[in-house]
Amino acid sequence: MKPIYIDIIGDLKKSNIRPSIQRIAILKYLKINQSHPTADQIYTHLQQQVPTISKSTIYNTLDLFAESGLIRTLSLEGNEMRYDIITEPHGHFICDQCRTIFNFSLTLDSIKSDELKDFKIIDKTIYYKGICAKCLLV
Amino acid sequence: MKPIYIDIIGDLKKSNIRPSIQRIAILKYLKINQSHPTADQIYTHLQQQVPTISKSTIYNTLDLFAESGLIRTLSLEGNEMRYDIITEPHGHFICDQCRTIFNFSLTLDSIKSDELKDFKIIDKTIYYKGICAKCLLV
DNA sequence: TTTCATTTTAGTAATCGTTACAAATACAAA
DNA sequence: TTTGTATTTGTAACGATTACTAAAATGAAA
Ligand SMILES: [Mn+2]
Ligand SMILES: [Mn+2]
Ligand SMILES: [Zn+2]
Ligand SMILES: [Zn+2]
Repeated sequence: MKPIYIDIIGDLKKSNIRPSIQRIAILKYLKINQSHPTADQIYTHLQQQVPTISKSTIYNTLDLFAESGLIRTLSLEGNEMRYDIITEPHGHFICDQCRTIFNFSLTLDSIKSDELKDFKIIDKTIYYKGICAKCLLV
Repeated sequence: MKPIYIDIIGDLKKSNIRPSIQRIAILKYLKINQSHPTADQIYTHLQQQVPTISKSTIYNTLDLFAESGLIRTLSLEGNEMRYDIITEPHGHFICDQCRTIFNFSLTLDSIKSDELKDFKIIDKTIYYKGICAKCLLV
């Protein structure tokens, strides 16, 4: 179990983002619960700590973080956007039963296609769907 | 240029789907314009041929086709779902400028991860974002 | 052909995630 | 303090999709 060292305010300042109560709470939540949450999940959880927080602030802040490269956005299903604190390239596995989103490492270079040789690739998204190990046991 | 042989009614019957005017029109559109259209794009185009067609029918039919495996749904961007007549596994490249969605072939086996060895993988999605060759020239 | 049950379609309202906007609040420099 | 700017909040609006119901089409039986 790798410990997570957290310097929320430092990270925000490094990205030239003023560390407001709300921004600290949202980034902290993302760092501690590395669970690809939706905006609504973040909102619901933070209402206990910051009762006045609004949905607008959640969206504004997540957009700001994404633009600054602090987080990544995931559009894995049709409906809700998900937010990932891990910005290094990695794949995702979504369990059709428990809906959990797992990370998995991958060597992106292995997926090559000479059909795209004249294309400028900026970003790669890889995700699988299926049944996770835990759900397979039931 | 590989010719496209089309037997819309036959394909529908093979999937046990009754070939109504609307269903034929939608499947025909998808087969001829292999362009990953949105539901709205299909709707707009078909209004000329089948003026009474409704959005509900577009959605119902696309859902039916997807469940029957006649088409695949793509959720590449946050907002609109896209529909793909090509059901064989392949990757997608979305140009950030012209928004065109390109297909590219890939050998999915190359993306392996032993972290998922106990997971049942049902479906894989791979897509890239960037700038296409044409837009790079401008 | 008529009848009748079933399937399919159309139209509209409702839902849900997200965005836009304007007013209120917090912050920081002068 | 005063003043300007950044941030937050709350609400309205938006857009894609879904839910629902009535109407129309279909197809089999009588
Ligand atoms: Mn992740
Ligand atoms: Mn495709
Ligand atoms: Zn599971
Ligand atoms: Zn392009």
